[in-house]
Amino acid sequence: MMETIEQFLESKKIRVTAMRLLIYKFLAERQVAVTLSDIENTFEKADRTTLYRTIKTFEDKAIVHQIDDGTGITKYALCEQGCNCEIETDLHLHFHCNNCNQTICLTEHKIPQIKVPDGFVSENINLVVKGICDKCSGQ
Amino acid sequence: MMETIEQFLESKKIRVTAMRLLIYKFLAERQVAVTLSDIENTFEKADRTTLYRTIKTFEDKAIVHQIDDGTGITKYALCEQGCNCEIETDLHLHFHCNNCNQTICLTEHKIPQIKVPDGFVSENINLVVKGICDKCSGQ
DNA sequence: CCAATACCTGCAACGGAAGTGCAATTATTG
DNA sequence: CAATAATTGCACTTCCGTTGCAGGTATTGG
Ligand SMILES: [Mn+2]
Ligand SMILES: [Mn+2]
Ligand SMILES: [Zn+2]
Ligand SMILES: [Zn+2]
Repeated sequence: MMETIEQFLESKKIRVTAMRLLIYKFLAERQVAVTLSDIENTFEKADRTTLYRTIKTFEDKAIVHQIDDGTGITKYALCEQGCNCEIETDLHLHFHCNNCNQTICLTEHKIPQIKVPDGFVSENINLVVKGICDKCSGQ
Repeated sequence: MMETIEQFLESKKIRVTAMRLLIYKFLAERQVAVTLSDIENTFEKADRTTLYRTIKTFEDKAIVHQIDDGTGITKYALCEQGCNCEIETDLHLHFHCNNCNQTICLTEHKIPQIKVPDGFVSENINLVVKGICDKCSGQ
C-alpha cells in the first residue's frame, strides 16, 4: 500500500542515493519552501554543487517545484501528489511572510482566472501574496 | 498646464541632473519594463553605479516601480500617475512574454481579491502572467 | 561673489547566488 | 569481474546587486 521513498524515487526514474534520500526527507519534513542555502547549512559535509544538482534533478523529474517569492532567492518545495509541474507550474498560490521571511505553499488555494488583453496568451501564472503569516500574526 | 519633466522631478524632490533627465526620458519612451543592463547598454558612457543609483532614487521617490517577473532579473517601469507604490506596490498585473522575453505593465488590469487562510494577513500581492504577448502571437 | 556645505558621479571592490568543466568516485549492467 | 554509466566534489566563472570612498559639481547663505 504505502510506498517507500525509495520506491517513489524509482517510479520517477530517479536513482536512489544516500544524498538524494536525505534531501528528499529534508524537504518532506519541512512545511515551508527552502533555499539552496538552507539545504547547504543542513548538510555541511556535502558539496554545494551536489545539493544544487540534486534539487535540479528533482525539479527535472517534476517532484519539486521552484518558487519565486520576490526575495531574489529561489526557493523549492515538494510537489503535491498529482501536481502537473511538467506541463505548467502548479497554480496554487504562495505566501511570503514579511516578518519571518518564510514562504509557504498554499496548495489548497488555487489561482483565480486572470483576464489578459486581446492578443495575449496566458500560459502560466505566478502569484505571491506577501504579508504576515499565521504564526507571526500571533493567531 | 503641461508640466515639464524638470518640474515634475522637482515636485518629487528629485534634483534635476543631465543623467536623471536622460534616464527618465528613456523609461518614458519605452512601453516595456527595463533592466539595469538595458539602461547600461543605452548609456555606455555612464557608470553602472550611477545608473543603479538613479533608478534607486526614482524608486525611493516613488516615480518608478520594481517588477519581479520571475526571470531573476529585476525590471523597472515608470509609475502611472496616481500610483501608490509608497504604500503598497501597485496592484496591476504584469505580463512576461516567454518568446520575446519582454515584460509589460498591464496597468488597466487590476489584481482581483485573493483569499488567504485564517491567521494570514495579506499586505501586498505580486502577480505575473507568463505566455505570449500580442506582438509575438502575431495578432 | 566666495566659502561652506550638500549632493552627485565614477572607480574599485565585494558578496551572494547560479552555473559549468573536469576528474575521481561510486553504482549498474552484462 | 570488466566495461560502462551516473553521481559527486573541487575549482573556477559569470552575473547581478550593492557599498565605500574620493573627486567633481551644484546649492546655499553670508
Ligand atoms: Mn508551491
Ligand atoms: Mn507595472
Ligand atoms: Zn511569519
Ligand atoms: Zn513577446
